[in-house]
Amino acid sequence: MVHSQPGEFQSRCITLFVRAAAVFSLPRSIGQVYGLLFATPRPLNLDELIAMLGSSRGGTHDAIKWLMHIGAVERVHLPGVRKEHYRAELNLRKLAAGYLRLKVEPHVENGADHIGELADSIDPSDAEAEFQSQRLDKIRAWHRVVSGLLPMVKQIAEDR
Amino acid sequence: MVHSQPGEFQSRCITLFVRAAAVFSLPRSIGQVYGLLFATPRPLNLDELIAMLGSSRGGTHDAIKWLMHIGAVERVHLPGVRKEHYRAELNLRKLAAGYLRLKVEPHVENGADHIGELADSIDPSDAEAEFQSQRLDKIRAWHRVVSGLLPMVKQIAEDR
DNA sequence: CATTTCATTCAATATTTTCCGAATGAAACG
DNA sequence: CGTTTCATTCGGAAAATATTGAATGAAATG
Repeated sequence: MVHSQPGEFQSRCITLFVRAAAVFSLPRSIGQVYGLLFATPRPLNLDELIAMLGSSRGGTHDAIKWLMHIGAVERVHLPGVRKEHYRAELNLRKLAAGYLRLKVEPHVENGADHIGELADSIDPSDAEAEFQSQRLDKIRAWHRVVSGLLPMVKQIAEDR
Repeated sequence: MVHSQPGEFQSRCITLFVRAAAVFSLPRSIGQVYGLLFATPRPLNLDELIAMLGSSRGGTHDAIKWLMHIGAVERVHLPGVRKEHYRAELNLRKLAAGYLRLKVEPHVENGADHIGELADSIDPSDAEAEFQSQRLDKIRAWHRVVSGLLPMVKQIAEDR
């Protein structure tokens, strides 16, 4: 094992990304894995991550899985080497896009349906029908804003 | 008690905002309270919220407290009435600004300090010093992007 | 100023989420 | 084709969060 304990720089990166993960209410293990991969010049395999982070196989694997799912970590096949290695994706646009695609876009898309159901639930003969229509319009406006915001957030982070 | 069970429209709004809260990893009770206030034409007091939501005093109070703290709910003093009443804030810009101010801005501001510490942790005589400097620059670039993004997100939702 | 009405707090409970590590099974190897 | 090496899964432990409801204390009331 070349490394089995993170250095000063690596430790600080891990702490920094654990904090960043917390901002998005993501588990510590995700911040740890990304932070260590970010702070290490070569790709690491699962056992190296476990050894350097001092955490479990299951949790570390789950973190890698989630990070790959949003596109924040990539598999690296080193020629002639059995173990899978992993490397941090550094393009902020990709990171943001992956996160948004997974965590918020589905809700925004389903939102359209839910707004439709809400519209159907208004009884025109009800005394509050007009109030409810106003609220419905408000939600529709919000939905439009958010829908327009998503691509802009992805755009702004381009090429960094 | 004028109402003691939410109507169809109210129930759907509650469900919708509970889902929206989940997107931000916020507790169900926060979505419930905001949803009900949003869907009701007049301000409600704590006991009405408890009765209509079927949830506890403590949890409902905490939800109101948090929502007021980010500016998503306002206190309403009705003349000649003892109980405090509450009304939903409908301006999306205010909602977004309140949330960001509370949940992300502090981290972005502290981030500057943490980046400084990270910079100090690089040992120039280390073989990896150059790699680490590159990573540090990457973090600095990200920090700038995020810092610039925050005011833009607030701006975009203006006047709705 | 005693009493009632309310908002707020808080310790206990319940629930959800995260983490762990042994077990499973797939893929490479000889 | 048996053996080894690895990634992945999964049930249960542990930790973190959310919820409850009774207790507290502040403010209004008469």
